[in-house]
Amino acid sequence: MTGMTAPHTSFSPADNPRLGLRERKKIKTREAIRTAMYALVAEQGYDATTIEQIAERAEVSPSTVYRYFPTKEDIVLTDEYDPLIMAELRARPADEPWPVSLRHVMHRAIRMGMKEDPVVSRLRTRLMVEVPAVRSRMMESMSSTGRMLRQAIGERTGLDPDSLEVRVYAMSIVGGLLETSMYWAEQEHEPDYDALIDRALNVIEHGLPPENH
Amino acid sequence: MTGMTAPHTSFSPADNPRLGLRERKKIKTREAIRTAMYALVAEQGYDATTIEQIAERAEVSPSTVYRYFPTKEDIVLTDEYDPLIMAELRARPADEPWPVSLRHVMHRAIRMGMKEDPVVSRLRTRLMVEVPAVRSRMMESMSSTGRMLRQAIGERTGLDPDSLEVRVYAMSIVGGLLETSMYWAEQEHEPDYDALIDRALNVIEHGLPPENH
DNA sequence: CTGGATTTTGAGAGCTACTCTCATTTCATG
DNA sequence: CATGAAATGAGAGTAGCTCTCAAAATCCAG
Repeated sequence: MTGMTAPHTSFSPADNPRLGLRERKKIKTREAIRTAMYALVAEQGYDATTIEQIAERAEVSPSTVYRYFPTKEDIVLTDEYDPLIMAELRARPADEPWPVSLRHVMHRAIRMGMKEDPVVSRLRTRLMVEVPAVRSRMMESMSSTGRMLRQAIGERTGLDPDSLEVRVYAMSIVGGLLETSMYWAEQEHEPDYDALIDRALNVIEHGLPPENH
Repeated sequence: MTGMTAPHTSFSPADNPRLGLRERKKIKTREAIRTAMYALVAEQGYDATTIEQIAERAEVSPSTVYRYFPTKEDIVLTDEYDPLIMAELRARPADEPWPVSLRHVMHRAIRMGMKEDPVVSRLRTRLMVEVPAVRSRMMESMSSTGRMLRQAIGERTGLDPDSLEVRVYAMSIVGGLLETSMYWAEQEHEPDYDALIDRALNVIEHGLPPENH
């Protein structure tokens, strides 16, 4: 009743006063839905959590949930790393060898995602391994990541981004990295993610290591 | 009423007299459902086709459709190339270099799938490009293909099939080949599929070709 | 060939993700 | 504060998918 906003423990774009009230509310709603879903999934598991429950906890109507997220899986997943990766790639020196750039950028992306919210990022990879629908949705988003990547490769190498070669190359990278994150989740997130990424990129660049026997 | 079987234009496992009546009927039902779905999709498109319609045309109940296929997408997709690929891989000479074996086997698999029913195989790849749910399901089946592949790689190279390296390698191959089939479908199936596979495997083996400028 | 065990099928109820429409409320602005 | 625009809520409806139970088809002994 006072018009004062409740205290927050962390900052978010919702607190940016330059945005109109409408925009700030939208961001808050989005966050509320995500938070509600994460909590419910932690309590009951993914499948047992219904949109209705999420709506109730987030204090919105089910309709609103669907307005903000096209599918249930998207509530857990969408966080848009792609534009971030793209920007970082463009920021690398133009004469840097392509694989080196890729390595740098992947490491930065990982670090950002982890620093931001390690709990969420682990929950997400765990759901990827455990819930088929989520994994499926994740793989679906692979194709758009692939498109972005081949765009970047095109800019950098001068090759046609729509050629079969570039497309295959981009998709094999995306596939390899996705497998890496699943591996990480399956190992209970215990290994160093950065190191795994490095090993994965090694394989993609140079093929399998020689067998030792 | 005569006990005579109706004439067939093509042979199928359903005609194998060594199987009991029960088994033969099951195979026929499976085929009937698939055929019904393919026809309806050709007529109306994927989304407009409901399970009820499929059941009606296949002359079974909706319950039965679900008994034979876990999801709608599976009616279009499942055809189990994996065991076939695995068998072919094992049949290659043990001292043949791994990439050579892979190339042979992929070509054989393609040829078999095409010869068997080129219409269906094109419809399938087209749906993969056009219907997100189908593409998604296809990618999901990638992971099991990946598992099979890394098993084979393990047998051949002596590397641990569960190591990150082998897993990443297998998944990058699968990702690259999936992209190839999408490329093929997007080009209206006009290019020679075999040639595309070769170019894709080249990229996976040797990386991108040098830019020509 | 027949009777009983087993498997397959059909009917139907039920759940939930997701879509669409329309009235109501909430914010922006002159 | 009034007017227009945007966000929300309520509710009905579709379709994929699951489960249960009784009826029908198949198998197999005797």
